[in-house]
Amino acid sequence: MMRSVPIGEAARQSGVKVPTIRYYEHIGLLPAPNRTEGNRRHYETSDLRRLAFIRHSRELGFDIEAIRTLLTLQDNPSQPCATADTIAQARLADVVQRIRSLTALKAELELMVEGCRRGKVGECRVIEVLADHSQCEHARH
Amino acid sequence: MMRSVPIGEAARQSGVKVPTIRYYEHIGLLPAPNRTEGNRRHYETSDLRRLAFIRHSRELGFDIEAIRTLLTLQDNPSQPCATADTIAQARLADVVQRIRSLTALKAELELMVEGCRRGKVGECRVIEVLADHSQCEHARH
DNA sequence: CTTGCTCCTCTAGTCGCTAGAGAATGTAGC
DNA sequence: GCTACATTCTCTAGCGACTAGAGGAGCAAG
Repeated sequence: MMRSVPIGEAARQSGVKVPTIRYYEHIGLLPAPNRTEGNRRHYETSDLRRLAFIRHSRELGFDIEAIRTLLTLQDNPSQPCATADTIAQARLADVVQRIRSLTALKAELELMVEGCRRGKVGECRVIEVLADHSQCEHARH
Repeated sequence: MMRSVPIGEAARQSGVKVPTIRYYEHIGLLPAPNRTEGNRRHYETSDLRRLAFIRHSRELGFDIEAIRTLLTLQDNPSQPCATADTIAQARLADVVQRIRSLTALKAELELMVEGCRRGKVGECRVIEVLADHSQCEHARH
């Protein structure tokens, strides 16, 4: 079995693009891997796991600083996990809030689009509503 | 009645911050207003209306290029409004998609947070799930 | 006349990448 | 070996939509 892989293969396996991997190294999120004689990075299984962790975290919308903290926690398994829990809860609260405001937005946009009679711009409800906020149903935004 | 207001007052009335107003002028979204003798911008009612239009559009998540197009349309009311309708519909589709993926995300995060027993990091479900994507319910993301 | 606010221009920073230049290294076929 | 091509390297600059800060000028009230 392969003991280590070059960056392109690491990208393929992790789903993180090559320049992004280098970027993560640059900002200190991923440790600098060993190099071959020809100065090329090669990644061990542990690096690939870390990369997968980062990718999954990014997919869940955690920002880099949060991921940095989560990775540090992962490296110290005997610590209490209150911090991890707090970070995840904050992210959850943010997602819930976003869903709320996007749902309000959706209602607004549906009204606009339904109201459009496909005529001239002068009578277009889309433009009209944009120009006059008070025509919105709920002024939640 | 006030014929024109300085930038701070325009910011107050429109809810757009002072540097952002200057930024909009810089990128050509807002026409450069007249200046006082002391070189200060002063805004007419029409400028304030345009600013309100921009702000509302941004709140609804339209990007600057879309707003540029919408503003041009507003300036030409006799044109057909198909373009405006298309832009709004694209935005709506985007919002719907975002709500979908955020809702999947929410489920994921709830599982993580609920699974956390507030113990040590080594047994924390938050960290565990982040490290192993296959533990996710639906691999929609 | 001084205090304190608003305003001016300009540059640089934010976040999380992404794109591109220009060079070196590695691999496969001949 | 030689050539062609892919992959990798470093470095810098750009994206969107602002935001922050420096350093200075204008202006209104006490």
